[in-house]
Amino acid sequence: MVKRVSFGHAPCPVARALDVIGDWWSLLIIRDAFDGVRRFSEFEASLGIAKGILASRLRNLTEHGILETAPASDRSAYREYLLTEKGRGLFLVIVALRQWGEDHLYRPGEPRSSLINTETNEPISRLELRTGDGLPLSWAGTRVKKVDAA
Amino acid sequence: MVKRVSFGHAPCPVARALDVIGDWWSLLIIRDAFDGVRRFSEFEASLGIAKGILASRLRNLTEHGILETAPASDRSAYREYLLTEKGRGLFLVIVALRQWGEDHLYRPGEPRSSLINTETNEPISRLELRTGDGLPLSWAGTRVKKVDAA
DNA sequence: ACAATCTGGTTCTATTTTAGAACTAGATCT
DNA sequence: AGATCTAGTTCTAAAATAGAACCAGATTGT
Repeated sequence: MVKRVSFGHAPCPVARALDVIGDWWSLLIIRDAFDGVRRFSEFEASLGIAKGILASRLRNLTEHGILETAPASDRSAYREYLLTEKGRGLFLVIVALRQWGEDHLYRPGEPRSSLINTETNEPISRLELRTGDGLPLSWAGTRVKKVDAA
Repeated sequence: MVKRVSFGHAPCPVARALDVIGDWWSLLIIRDAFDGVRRFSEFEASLGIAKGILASRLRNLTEHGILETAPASDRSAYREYLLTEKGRGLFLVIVALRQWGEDHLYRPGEPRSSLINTETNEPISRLELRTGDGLPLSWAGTRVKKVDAA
């Protein structure tokens, strides 16, 4: 056995996505980044992650163009990690995970964080998949078409 | 160091979700299940996963109520693994990952599978987050409210 | 200006997880 | 009945993770 199995060239976009961000920590780092966390030590404190793991994950996410480094906004000599456009594209992945977690992973009354519309201060509405006509579409109304050229 | 860090009691639903399905294989198993894969040997062949890992993942997903076993539909003595309602709730997580992968992980013209509306045979439309008024809502219009009771 | 502390790492070791091969009991096919 | 298939378990080697220790450069306090 060589290294971990790679899905980097799979024809399935889900597999490719998981090849990049499918480990235990990456999506939590990205969640924190959406939440305004920028500096190495902030990620470390927020996540309780070992420094070595954090360094390797930040490196990987940066290499994949999900994070980029920039001079720190407080004009110190340090750098900070920011989401790129590609990284911000993961917002709905985080939202979908959040809504599923809220639905299935809490006992009634257990405290939890929630995602709020800044304008209204109301919890955001549910993600939904819709047809071209705006009708709700569940997994049962879909299928995977094996492979085709883009 | 003891075991892998656990987020099973985190106040953040994203962390709890990743504690259950945040490894390299679980979401691929679930993707296959959405795609109609049911039997141990089918998952094994489809994923190229080691038997031991597959067995432990199926056990974990079953313990968490995402999969359940049922007598095989072909009336053999074997069992099959089916998504529960909780498991089907992960559909939008898969869709979000798929759309992000399609957007950012392929070079032009590279072959890929795609998700089709069974009725129309057209690719499904994009997931979007909307306000109560039906207006598009991006991550910039949201914030995480720390903790509250449900 | 100098010492103390903070930041963002790297390195080291122990433990855990993963990959893959070999093996197995029971079910099914011929 | 014998061969093969199914759904695993067990074994070993390699890789990843956790945590502690260490370190150079930046910053802060005096």
